[in-house]
Amino acid sequence: MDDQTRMLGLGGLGDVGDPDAVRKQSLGQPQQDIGDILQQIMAITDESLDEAQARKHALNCHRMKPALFSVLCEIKEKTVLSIRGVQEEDPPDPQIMRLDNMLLAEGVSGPEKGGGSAAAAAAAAAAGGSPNDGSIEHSDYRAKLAQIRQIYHSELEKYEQACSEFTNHVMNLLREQSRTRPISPKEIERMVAIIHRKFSSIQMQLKQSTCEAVMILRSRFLDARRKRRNFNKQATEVLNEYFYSHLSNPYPSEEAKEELAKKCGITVSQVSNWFGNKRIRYKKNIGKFQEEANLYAVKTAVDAANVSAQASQANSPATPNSGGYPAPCYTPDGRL
DNA sequence: GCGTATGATTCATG
DNA sequence: CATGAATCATACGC
Repeated sequence: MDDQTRMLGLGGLGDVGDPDAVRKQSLGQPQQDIGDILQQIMAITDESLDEAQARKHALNCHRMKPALFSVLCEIKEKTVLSIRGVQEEDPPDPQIMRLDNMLLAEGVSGPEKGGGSAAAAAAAAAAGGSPNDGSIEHSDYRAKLAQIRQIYHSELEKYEQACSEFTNHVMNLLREQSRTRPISPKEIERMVAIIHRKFSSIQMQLKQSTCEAVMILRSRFLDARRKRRNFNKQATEVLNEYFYSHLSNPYPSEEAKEELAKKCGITVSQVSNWFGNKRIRYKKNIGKFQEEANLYAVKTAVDAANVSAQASQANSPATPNSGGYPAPCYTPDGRL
């Protein structure tokens, strides 16, 4: 029953009472006529289903119907839509803009390869670490990112498709219904906007979770920096040689660090790390490093001896030892 | 598995 | 900003 009234757009017509408008629309029809029609419409709810159907049909065929419809549309526009109009403004959501920017920056939503590799390269640069396993992590990261990217795009497409499908469906429905109840094109437009808003909020969730996934991936990738990989033997040898031969002042200059880095195939900051760790650990437990110290002292001495022998010069290498760091005690077989 | 070694990170300091 | 100190987290050798 209630359906009938709603079908005729009478749901919220308690305040229809604008006789002037109706009169103007009726183009000189007697007001009595309008009153009759309204009376009939209102009475439909009290009739049986069959009676109501018949009445509806009769009213639909009434010559006044188009005029009445347009009036009802107008009234609806003024009341319902104006109420809704208050909450109409939707400024470009800062949240979604942030998400969009981030997805773009991470290379998830941008152009195919460029963004992705750029982000990965940036991450790799941030990692600033060993170039050997860097490529492995790099490709791993890229693969994961591509996966996220693919899911994101397929989901997005799905949403978009669903949105347009649903919009079409609703629009068709409303258009169809507009034959039986007063629906203005503006209202349809508004409904479409509402649907789009709803879908974009779903999209935002997708974007948000994608962002989260990227962040997790990224943090895991950056954490990989901590995945310690020992320097190769030759590198530690070079570093130790320098350290023990400069035990009095084991603070390599920037140039020295660069050279050491180049020799060892590591970065300058890794050299700094190494020396930082070495100094503190050496100082903390000199005894433990005694053996090592002697070993390298011998080694450098031998090297120096070789060099001087090659140069056929007898000046013994100066063992630089006079600084804050305690000297190793040389064992007899060290022969020094 | 466990203890130690070791590279990296963090935080305070000057 | 370089360094020291503490700490984290993994690698490595047993």
